[in-house]
Amino acid sequence: MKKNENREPLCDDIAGKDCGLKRVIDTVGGKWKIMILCVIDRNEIVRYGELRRSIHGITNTMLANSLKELEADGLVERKQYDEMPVRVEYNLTEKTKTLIPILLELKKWGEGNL
Amino acid sequence: MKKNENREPLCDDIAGKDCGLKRVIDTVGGKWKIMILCVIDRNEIVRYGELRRSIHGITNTMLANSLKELEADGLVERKQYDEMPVRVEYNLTEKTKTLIPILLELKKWGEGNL
DNA sequence: CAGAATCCCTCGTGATACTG
DNA sequence: CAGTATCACGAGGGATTCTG
Repeated sequence: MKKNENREPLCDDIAGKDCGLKRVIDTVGGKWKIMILCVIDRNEIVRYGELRRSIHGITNTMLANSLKELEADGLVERKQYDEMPVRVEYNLTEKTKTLIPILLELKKWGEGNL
Repeated sequence: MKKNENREPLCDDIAGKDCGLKRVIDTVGGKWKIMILCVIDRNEIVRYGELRRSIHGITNTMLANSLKELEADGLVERKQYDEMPVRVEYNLTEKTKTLIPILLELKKWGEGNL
């Protein structure tokens, strides 16, 4: 069993939760979050109803839950305008914009290798 | 609603299955696969029993299932030596080695932003 | 040693209806 | 318009036992 000690390890803690990689997979994993990020990324600012119509098959339950988690994790921002009727807009945070290029690499890799 | 048309889109198909990004998330997602890849990456060649002992909490069911899926997706290779007792070794495939640097970027991003 | 088989259960996901 | 509230289901995950 040869060791790879001169390389940076993929995961320091085999247990899981403290691994940055696992944290990313957990926060953007699930059935809809990537798609939600996709739609917001393309339009910069998107309203709730637009998201629901853009993502085929998603329900209110899942869209609302996913958005709340993405907001709690600091990946999207929610802005509410108390007009009548109410208007709510979502956009990516700055840190999410630095994540996008990495996701694009992953996407290319997936297209070439899966 | 402003368009981001001069940027490469994160996901071309909102529906999901054909998006390279979603394919990657699906194949390395789940509870254990990242950890399995981590252990193989660090040791280059790992036996089944070593994997089970290295990954705290994993059961035979999950380890065997995950390895089978990773092998079916072409991410790990299985080599069986018909000695007595049987010896089985796992290693990363070449294409997985090109995935590792991207995962390392993701890991760094997660450490800095989650 | 390296799994397979079986049974079991949690929880992510979903359908439907309702509200400020 | 932008969500909540319930209830329900099925798949992913897990404990235990068994085998070539």
